[in-house]
Amino acid sequence: MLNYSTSEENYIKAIFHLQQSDGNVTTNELANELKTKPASVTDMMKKLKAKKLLNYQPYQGFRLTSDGNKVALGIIRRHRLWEYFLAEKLKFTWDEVHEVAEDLEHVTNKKLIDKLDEFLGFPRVDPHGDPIPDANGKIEISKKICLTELPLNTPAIVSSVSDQSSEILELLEHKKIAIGTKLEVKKKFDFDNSMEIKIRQQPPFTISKQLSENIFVTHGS
Amino acid sequence: MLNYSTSEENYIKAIFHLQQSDGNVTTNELANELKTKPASVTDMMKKLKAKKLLNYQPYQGFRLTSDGNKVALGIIRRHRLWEYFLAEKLKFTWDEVHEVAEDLEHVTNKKLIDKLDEFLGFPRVDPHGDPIPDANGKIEISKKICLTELPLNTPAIVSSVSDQSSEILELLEHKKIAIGTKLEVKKKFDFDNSMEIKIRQQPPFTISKQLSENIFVTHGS
DNA sequence: AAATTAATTTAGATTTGTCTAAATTAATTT
DNA sequence: AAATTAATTTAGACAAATCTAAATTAATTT
Repeated sequence: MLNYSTSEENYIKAIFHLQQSDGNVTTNELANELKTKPASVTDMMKKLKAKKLLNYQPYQGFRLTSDGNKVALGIIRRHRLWEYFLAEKLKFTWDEVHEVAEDLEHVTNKKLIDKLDEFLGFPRVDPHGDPIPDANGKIEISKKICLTELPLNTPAIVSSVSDQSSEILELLEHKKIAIGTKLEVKKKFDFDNSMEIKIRQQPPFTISKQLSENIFVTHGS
Repeated sequence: MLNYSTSEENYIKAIFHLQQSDGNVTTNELANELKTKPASVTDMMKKLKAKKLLNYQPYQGFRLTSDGNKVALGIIRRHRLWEYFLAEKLKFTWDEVHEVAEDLEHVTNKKLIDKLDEFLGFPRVDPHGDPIPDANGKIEISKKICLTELPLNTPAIVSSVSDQSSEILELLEHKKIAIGTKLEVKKKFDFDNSMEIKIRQQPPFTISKQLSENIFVTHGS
């Protein structure tokens, strides 16, 4: 497999993530995501198209080709394995790992990553609950939904949290909500969109709209 | 502490290493070491001088300033800690670690490196026997000498091996010579500069000039 | 010391990734 | 449908890191 520059990798990864929700990705969207300018995005899109990683027609937005997807999954594998390493072995807190992994992910040595995977015991999800692609780029897709969309009284398991700041971490720790926590939504209040949730062996408590919007769950056993 | 580009770091590190033996480093020497062209070296020397990392007068060669030395020791610390990690935790063989560490060393996040150091148990030497600078840049200097310079019948400990190829590794494994091995030189043969060495509880055996030139030892207890 | 050779530097070009400002295309309003 | 606005692309410039070829300086020979 070929090698790509750090810059190319960052674009590929960003397109991959934006594709998940959007389908087709646009120039401005990507420029905004990468904190760069639309003109720079267009330049890079031409380059990635020439490398057959991208389907792109001027003014039409873009999607990764299946080759592009493979490359993206490789980058995401590296990122998430390093995140797991940082949290599990180096005792970084959950909200610190992303930034460091952003740099480590660009070290592209297959043997390094495969041995790291083995050393870590082939983890399935990173510290945010996101699945880690395996050496072949296979990734488990668990239909993840936002806590706001979870029906009442339906057991679910917290699988990820989107806004990765230390402020949200502090709140989650205080509320004893972590990746893997089993919970149910008991009530929803239309007035402020807060909701009451229940974790087994604890009294129910209320969380704000802002918090519930950032918690994602999978249907739990 | 400021950040330097990968390219700048590679120059700084190379100058540091060449300084150890040479004192003053020259343009051609450095170009040769980095597999680049003398003109590129001159360009970079101006840049590093402007950043006060280098004492440099045109045509006069160059040395790192004390600031330059500090930067170099930081890079070497990162390199050697990753080498230790790769060998000890990921089970890379001794001759594979250098290349991978060349990439990892450029991830400059102090917290990452200090936590890695702690995770590894604050190792003192890397898998080649070279000392690892501590978080303050302090490095243990053990007067290391080449096996060819070791007096006869003087106990010594193998501390490093310079030519890091898999060929030499194979030979050393076969001869049961490793970092930390205690040995004495029993005889030197002027004809081919081979020497007979003795490791405790083994019969003495002969090693070639080429091999002895690549083994370095410290005076052992 | 003049001539030759070696080492080093300068000048100018190239590539990658970025930018600003202008031009173009698409979408939306009236 | 023409005009306006928004999104996107093009054109041209810039900085970093490199290169080749030419010019300069230092070292060595004769």
